[in-house]
Order: sequence, then C-alpha cells, then structure tokens
Amino acid sequence: MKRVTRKTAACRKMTVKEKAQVFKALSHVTRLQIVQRLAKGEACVCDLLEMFDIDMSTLSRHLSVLRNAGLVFDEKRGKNVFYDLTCPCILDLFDCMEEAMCQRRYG
Amino acid sequence: MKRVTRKTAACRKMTVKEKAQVFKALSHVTRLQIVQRLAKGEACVCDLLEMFDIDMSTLSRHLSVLRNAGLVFDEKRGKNVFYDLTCPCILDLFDCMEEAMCQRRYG
DNA sequence: ACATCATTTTGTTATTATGCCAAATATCAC
DNA sequence: GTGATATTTGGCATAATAACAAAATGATGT
Repeated sequence: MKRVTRKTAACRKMTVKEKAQVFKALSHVTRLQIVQRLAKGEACVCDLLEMFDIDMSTLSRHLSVLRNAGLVFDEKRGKNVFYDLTCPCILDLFDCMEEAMCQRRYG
Repeated sequence: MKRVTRKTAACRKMTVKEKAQVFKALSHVTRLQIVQRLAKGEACVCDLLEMFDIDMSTLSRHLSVLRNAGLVFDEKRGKNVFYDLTCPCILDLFDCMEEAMCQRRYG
C-alpha cells in the first residue's frame, strides 16, 4: 500500500450531507484529540491508546468514524496499524474556527 | 438590545470541549443549511421554516443548538424572532474544510 | 500448525439526539 | 382584556451514539 497525494473525485463540491458527516466526526472530544495528536505525525493504535482512559475497542470505533469521514487513513505495517491524517491542513480548520468564534458579535 | 462587534473573553483559546460542541452543532444537515441561509443575511424563524419540511418546534430546537454553541444569536422584533450569524466568517470554515478534504491523500 | 500480539467486530446496555404534538409564552391588533 | 400570530418549551417515542466485554480476525514467530 503506497501513499499518494492527489486531487480526487472528492474535489467536487462536498454535499451538505458529507460536510455534516465530517463535522460529526469532529464533534467528540476524544476524536478531536486523536486528530490533534496525528497532526504531530502518524501513530499506531497502541500509541493512541495510552492517551486515553478508554477501552481499545472504543478507540477503534472512534478511529473508524474518523476514517469513514475521510479524515484519517490507516496502514498496516507488521503487527501494528498506523493512522495518519489524510490532510494535515485539517488543523487549519481548527484555527479558522477559533478565529471565527473569537470575533463573533452578540445581539 | 443593540448589536455589537467586539473581542470578548471567548478570545482565549477554546477548550477541546467547546470546539467539539461547535462541531456538533454543525453536524446536522438541517443546521448546516440554516447556517448557510443566515450567511446571506438574518432571517426570522418563519422564513427558515419555509426551507424545511419539519415542525416549527423542531426548527426552534435546532436554532437553540446553534445558539448554545455560539454560532447564532437572536433578536426579537415585533412578533418575530430574527436569527443571524454571530460571525459571518464561519463560512470560511466551510471553504476551509472543503479545501482540506479535497487535497487529502490515501494510504 | 499453534500460540501470541494488535486490532477490529459483535452484542449489549446506557445515554443522548431527534422529531412530533400539545401546552405555554409573548407580542400585536382590536 | 380578548383573540390572533409567532415562537419556545415540556412530554414522550424512536433512532443514533458511545462504552465495555467478549469473540473474531490477521499477521508474526516458533
């Protein structure tokens, strides 16, 4: 399995449903922390497991939510499965949101 | 009730929990569409209601989710309640996400 | 083939989210 | 104040999500 960077069919405008799915994937504290960790580089499931006080099966499910949303991909090497961000620039999204929420106005 | 634009205490770094809450608010198709509509300008509940085939009470609840996340604010004028984006730049977030998801790589 | 290790999947249960209806609230016009 | 209009809230049913434990999978080493 070789890693490639490429424009894909997904480069069409995302449907509102797809957007909602990505936001939903990011709507859980544990999954947000996984994404933030992966921003520093790939990690295997066992690495991630040390970060949280949760069952490995629970972690595995969170990873599958992120994978289904297209936020991460996995690669099996030896005994381990390594996860990484499909797009490290997803972190820009966090900054973008922080800035937006920072400048909001009130009624 | 006068509308103001200002930096607030919320300008500190958002906690991961707060971020998750904002993402959760955006994780429903109806709520995303509400936000997209409000990007074009304020709207009262009855305006929004015409866009969807849902009960008004359901719409009202969606609006309260968006309000609690800090994404919209409301202002009562006459018989109507008008909603608007606390920060129109929240739309940048959508573009940002679309771009990010567009350039992703695969394992 | 067998045992081991890392991870995923399945089954189950608890919690949360969604949606409708009906009741409550608030404003406006008379 | 009464009635009409616009919106929110409470109550309830159903669906979706989250968590754990246990079983299943798949690669590795013997």
